[in-house]
Amino acid sequence: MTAPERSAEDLRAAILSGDLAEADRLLPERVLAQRLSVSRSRLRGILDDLAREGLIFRRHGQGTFLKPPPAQAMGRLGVLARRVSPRHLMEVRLELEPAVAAHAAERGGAEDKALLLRLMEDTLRAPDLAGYERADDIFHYKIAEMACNPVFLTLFEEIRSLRQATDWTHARQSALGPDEIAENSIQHGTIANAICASAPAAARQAMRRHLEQVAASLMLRQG
Amino acid sequence: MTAPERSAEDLRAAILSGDLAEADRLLPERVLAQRLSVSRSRLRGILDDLAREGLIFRRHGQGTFLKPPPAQAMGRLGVLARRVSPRHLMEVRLELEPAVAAHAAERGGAEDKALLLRLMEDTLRAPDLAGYERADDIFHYKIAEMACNPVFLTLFEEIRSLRQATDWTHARQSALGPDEIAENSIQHGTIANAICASAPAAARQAMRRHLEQVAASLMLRQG
DNA sequence: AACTAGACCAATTTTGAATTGGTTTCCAGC
DNA sequence: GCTGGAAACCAATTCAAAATTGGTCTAGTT
Repeated sequence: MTAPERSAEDLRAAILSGDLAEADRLLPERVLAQRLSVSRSRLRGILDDLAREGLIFRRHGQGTFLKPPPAQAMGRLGVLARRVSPRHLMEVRLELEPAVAAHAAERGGAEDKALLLRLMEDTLRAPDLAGYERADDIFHYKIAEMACNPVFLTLFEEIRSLRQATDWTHARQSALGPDEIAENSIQHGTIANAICASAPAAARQAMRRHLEQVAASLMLRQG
Repeated sequence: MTAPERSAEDLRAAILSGDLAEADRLLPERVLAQRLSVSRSRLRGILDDLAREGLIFRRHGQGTFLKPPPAQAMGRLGVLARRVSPRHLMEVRLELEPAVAAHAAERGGAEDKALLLRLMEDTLRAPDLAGYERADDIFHYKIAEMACNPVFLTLFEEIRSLRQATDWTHARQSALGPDEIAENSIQHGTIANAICASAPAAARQAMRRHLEQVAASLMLRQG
């Protein structure tokens, strides 16, 4: 495998395989270029394509990621993670994300809507639990992007990072059942359709119901 | 005035006068103690009282303030302030604060409710515009505290700091008219009453209407 | 008992170096 | 002349260590 790979398809596959990443974060561009025996210019061209297709996520001083990147400067939230309960987080999500979905329905562009539908289908095609959770994560993140409001997006990212941080301490007790995944996927479809139909009220309600079910699952699982 | 003041009342007055503060932030306790010729212990005792009464605000590594303190570690939001429009901010407030008011109505304690009513009356008694804006600020902050959810409170503080940061760049065009202040005060009363009556839906609606008027005033003032 | 003085702890900010994506420049080779 | 690679440089972020500041404890003094 020391022989350099050349074709663009090979490069895309190598990047998306995850072998050149550490915890969903790709190696720095300079290292990656050397590792793949390509110039940085060409590598960046391919990364641009992947980012346009929504397959990778880049942020300036932070890196390139296979999932939406973590919130920046977790100064306050880092210490918050200790004293925040899943209940607190769910309360906020239950208010924030339906509002974000409504705004996404109002302002989302045609391109983004097409991409959102594709991402929704990705959650259906997910082969295993890890793949489903990744697709689900990207789906929700895309909705937050479509709201076209940097404040909403920043708040969403902070909540998302905080959730992952607390999930870490609370020992990762997700373990969704297949029936729950099926139900979630149906709701994802309802949400995506409402947004693509530019129906803010419907999108808001669909997202609220979705999160209410997620909350119910969590409560069941931990009293 | 080099003679030391001794009585507790004199000390309280000196602290609240603002002469020993810089931009709503009091001098460090050590300096303040020396300036007032008291021991730090006694000063802290008085500061404790003032904080309990809601007249000053303290935060560990940050300082002691005459108004609610700024959000901590404005990492992302600091750079956001440049590209965020008042419209973006208002959209978020319009979703967040009604939700916060609803939760405050659900969970607020009896003591906090009494204090909230007193703070509402303070907005009525405000002598000038600056005094009114300060009282208004404290009133809204108290509601966010009463929601008893550290995540909601943190988000609220970030939005509040972001608003002040953008107001700074956008050249402070507040200039509320007396009739607007009167209308706002009536709405504050409605909000406070709903919260004190433990009526979440009413509190949510009252806060939404209040913010809708604030938004309308802003739009009028800047197109 | 109340107050003072001082040392020490804990949370936050601040500062500067290091990291990383983004951009420009220059140059070889066709 | 144009394309693509290489290097330098720019800009945004992270990281780590020092400085700042409120919080706590102990001992001593009146």
